[in-house]
Amino acid sequence: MLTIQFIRENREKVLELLKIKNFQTPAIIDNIIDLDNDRRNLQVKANDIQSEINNTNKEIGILFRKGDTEGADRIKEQNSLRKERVLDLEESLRKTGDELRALLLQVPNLPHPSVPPGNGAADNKIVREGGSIPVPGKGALPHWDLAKIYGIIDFDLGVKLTGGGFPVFKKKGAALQRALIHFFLDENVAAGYDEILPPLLVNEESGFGTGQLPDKEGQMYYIPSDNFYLIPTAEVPVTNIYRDVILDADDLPIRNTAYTACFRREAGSYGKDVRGLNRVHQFDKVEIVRIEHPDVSYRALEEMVSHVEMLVRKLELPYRIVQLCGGDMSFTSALTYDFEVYAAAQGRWLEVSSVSNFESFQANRLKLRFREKGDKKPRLAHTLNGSALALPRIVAAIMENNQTPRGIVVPEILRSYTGFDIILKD
RNA sequence: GGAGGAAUGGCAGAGUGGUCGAAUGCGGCGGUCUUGAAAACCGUUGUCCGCCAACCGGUGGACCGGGGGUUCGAAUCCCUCUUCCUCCGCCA
Repeated sequence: MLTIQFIRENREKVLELLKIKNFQTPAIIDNIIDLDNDRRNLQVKANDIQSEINNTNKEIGILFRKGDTEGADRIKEQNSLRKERVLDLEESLRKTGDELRALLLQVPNLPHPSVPPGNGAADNKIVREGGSIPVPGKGALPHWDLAKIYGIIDFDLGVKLTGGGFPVFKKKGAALQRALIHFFLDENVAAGYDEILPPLLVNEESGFGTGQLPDKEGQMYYIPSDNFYLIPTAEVPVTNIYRDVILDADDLPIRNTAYTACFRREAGSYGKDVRGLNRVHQFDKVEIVRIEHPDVSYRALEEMVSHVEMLVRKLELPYRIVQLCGGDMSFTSALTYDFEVYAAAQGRWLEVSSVSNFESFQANRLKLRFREKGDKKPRLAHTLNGSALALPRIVAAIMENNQTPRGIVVPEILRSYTGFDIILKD
């Protein structure tokens, strides 16, 4: 959420930048400014009258002690009239505030000046590529076929147990998952991230704090009996650790990493995008989250990108880094880099990480602030996060790219974790 | 799941209807003293939304777990939710 103060003081700039994000209803901005003016006027009036009430209430106490009940009653009468007016004003104030807030929630984050305009994936900018795209051997199979042949992932069994999109990993498939999680966590911790193992269910406030609620409500699994949501990413619980917190500037940066299962309803997805591991309802992911001083948050973003790049390289996967255009970026992000790896048998790029700077957009919702030494006022911190990494598509790419007539070769770096260097047919 | 108790400022802990945003202690910050530090002493010490001045600052309102109510007036009384503690039951 943008702060009302910023919108008020930067109307032109806000309107300009929102164009890049393809924001469809710019009139909202002027509505917001108007409502804010109304709100402030109402507050001044209500506060003035309340002030009169507070002062005269003190007099009542004094009069009572003196025994002047008549004088006290006179003031009481006046105050009940004042009270009525205050209640009226407060009612309008509340209404105006609610409207204002509702509109404010509809305004996406402003893009960083470097964000290219555009409508979709086609307008994204390829920043860097690495590794060489493998030429699939004759008879190379997509990972869903390999999964069956090697008996390491059972999609049908998942359907039996739960439903589509809940794969069951078996034997060396399960071991590979475990190895990847362990490997990513080790690498992240070595890079200075503190490991967190958070709850997988969160309450409404948390969903709101990171921006999943209210707009992306339908994308999360919901448990009505307790009013909990299953997390779509570790970002939600980990970032919410810092909700309603005022940090010292010395505490920054804060770097956390967390492995969690992630749950996404993925309503509306279909077709080749959802085959096999390409898109599932439950998956494993290791996330990195940072809280940064606003002056250095973009340097932190670059660090995160380099870190994720290192992970992909260590896994020897062909990759490319893409800067998202305004139209493809998420509601909350100011700048996003996607990582894609190439899956040889499918012949397509699969997104495996998304690294974003949210600047103060999330922090404003979260009330996540920090105080500079000697400063009185706390300031909003910047939040960033990224996947390091999401497992399913990494697994898909490893399987497809590393298939040989003998079996699926485990990337060198993972072998100390798996304890085997090739997955053979049973 | 059942029965009781509790929730106050960074922490501890007073405050049971009216000058209470809240005593006191600790911690933090500033100062005196000191070559420096400690001790001692003095001062200061939250958050949010406004208004005026817009450099310092001044000023109004709100906030004592959340929400609602009683009252001219609530940290204080009532209702409700949440959380924590104790006891019982169940259990990985």
